[in-house]
Amino acid sequence: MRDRYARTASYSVDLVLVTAMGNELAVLLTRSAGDRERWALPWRIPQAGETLDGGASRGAHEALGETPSWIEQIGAFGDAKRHPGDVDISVAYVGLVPHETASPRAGYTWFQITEVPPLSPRQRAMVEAATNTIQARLDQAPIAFRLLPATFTLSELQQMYELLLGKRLHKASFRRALQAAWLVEATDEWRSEGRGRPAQLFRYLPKKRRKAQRGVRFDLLDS
Amino acid sequence: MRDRYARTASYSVDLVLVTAMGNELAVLLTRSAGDRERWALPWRIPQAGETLDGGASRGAHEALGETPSWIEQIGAFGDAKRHPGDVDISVAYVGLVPHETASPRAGYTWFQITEVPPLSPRQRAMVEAATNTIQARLDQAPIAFRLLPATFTLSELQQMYELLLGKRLHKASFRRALQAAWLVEATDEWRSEGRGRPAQLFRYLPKKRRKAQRGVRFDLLDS
DNA sequence: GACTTTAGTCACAAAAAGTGACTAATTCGC
DNA sequence: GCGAATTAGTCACTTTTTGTGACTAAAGTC
Repeated sequence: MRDRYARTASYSVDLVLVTAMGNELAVLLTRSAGDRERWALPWRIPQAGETLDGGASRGAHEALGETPSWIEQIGAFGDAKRHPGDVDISVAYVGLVPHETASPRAGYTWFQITEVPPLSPRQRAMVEAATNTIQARLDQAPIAFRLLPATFTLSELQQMYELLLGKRLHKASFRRALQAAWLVEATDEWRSEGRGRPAQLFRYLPKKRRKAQRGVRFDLLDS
Repeated sequence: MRDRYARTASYSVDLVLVTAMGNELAVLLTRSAGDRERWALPWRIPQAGETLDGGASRGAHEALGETPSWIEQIGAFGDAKRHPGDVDISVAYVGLVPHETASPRAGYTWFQITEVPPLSPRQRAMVEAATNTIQARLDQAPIAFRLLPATFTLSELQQMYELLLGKRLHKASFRRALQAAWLVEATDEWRSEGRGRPAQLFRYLPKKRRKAQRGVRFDLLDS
């Protein structure tokens, strides 16, 4: 099994492509190459001379038909024994796309993150690491904005943060923090969503601002 | 060059072992295997059946004679072309040891982080990623505590945070935050350090506490 | 036109962080 | 022995940030 192919490389690049579908995150899966009954994360063996990041972008493009609006390496995984490609280690990337504009290629399907079918242990660890990375980077990278279309209402943005954080936020607090961060710019468009007052549309457009000058934080997670 | 050895694996595990020497961080280097004039991070080719984390711990033990008090994977590096071991990709780990008890094996030397000699581009990127990881995890992992001996004074702890953060902290604020975090326990020992009032010794001993219940944070770094 | 629904803002309360000044316990110089 | 210097440890007040309920605005529904 392990030597079925002449192996030019003993590692793969695996992709955790994430979108927000309705009220939950979703992950892109495809049928496993070895066992068509099983599902797997999209993955590929990088070509000679290809960088890791380049291979990841290319793989994402092959699966999605577009390059994710944000992509980042999660790390290398080698603990679990089985991988669909039978490689020694796998370098995982997480990528984000807005659901509205993403149209996966044939053979690729979005799965709600709570309903992901059984994967190899290694790929299961990647999906979990991806959600951890997303949560951890939520306030350092434009995660939420990359899961939304180019323009959005502040309520949509708040709902996205509530989805990612897994908790409700107070409207006034949310908007005050957003204003202080200079991350969005109002457009002159408004959207009427059925009943209620129409909402103004905003776009992501970070502006320079003085660095937050905080003291120490001891935010160790409860052990 | 590339095929000089029969390659059982095309990846290496590289180690950024960090300690606090005097008023600066230091990194452990050794003479490069290929070119004895150059310095390199400690690295090794994992043995068959070995996990990534296991290989990293083992490599650290070989270089230091002890296992780091904290170790974490930084990521996989493959962009830069040259690596001392001539492997395709390298998985980097950062490990911390208190300087007081660390005694590197023969052939390994601590270099102040500002005076690191020229490394391969890939390993240079690892050192930089390691310092970024350290800063980023400073308030989620017991970084500072792992660079100090088992017992320490609060002034020493504050100096360590000042070193890691690169800025001065106010004594009262620091201690208030520390108290709120329930991370240290007082011992009944005191240490007299030349002049001045003796300081009480503390040990790292995190206690359960209610989860910090913050709202949103938009801490995007200045772009 | 009254009622409901969603957007957007305000003002006050509560909590957290910044800061200077104080007391305590030691060594040093004389 | 005693005052000055030095480091530890704490307090109390100010300023900033965050939590929160209630308000006004603009649409649809009946």
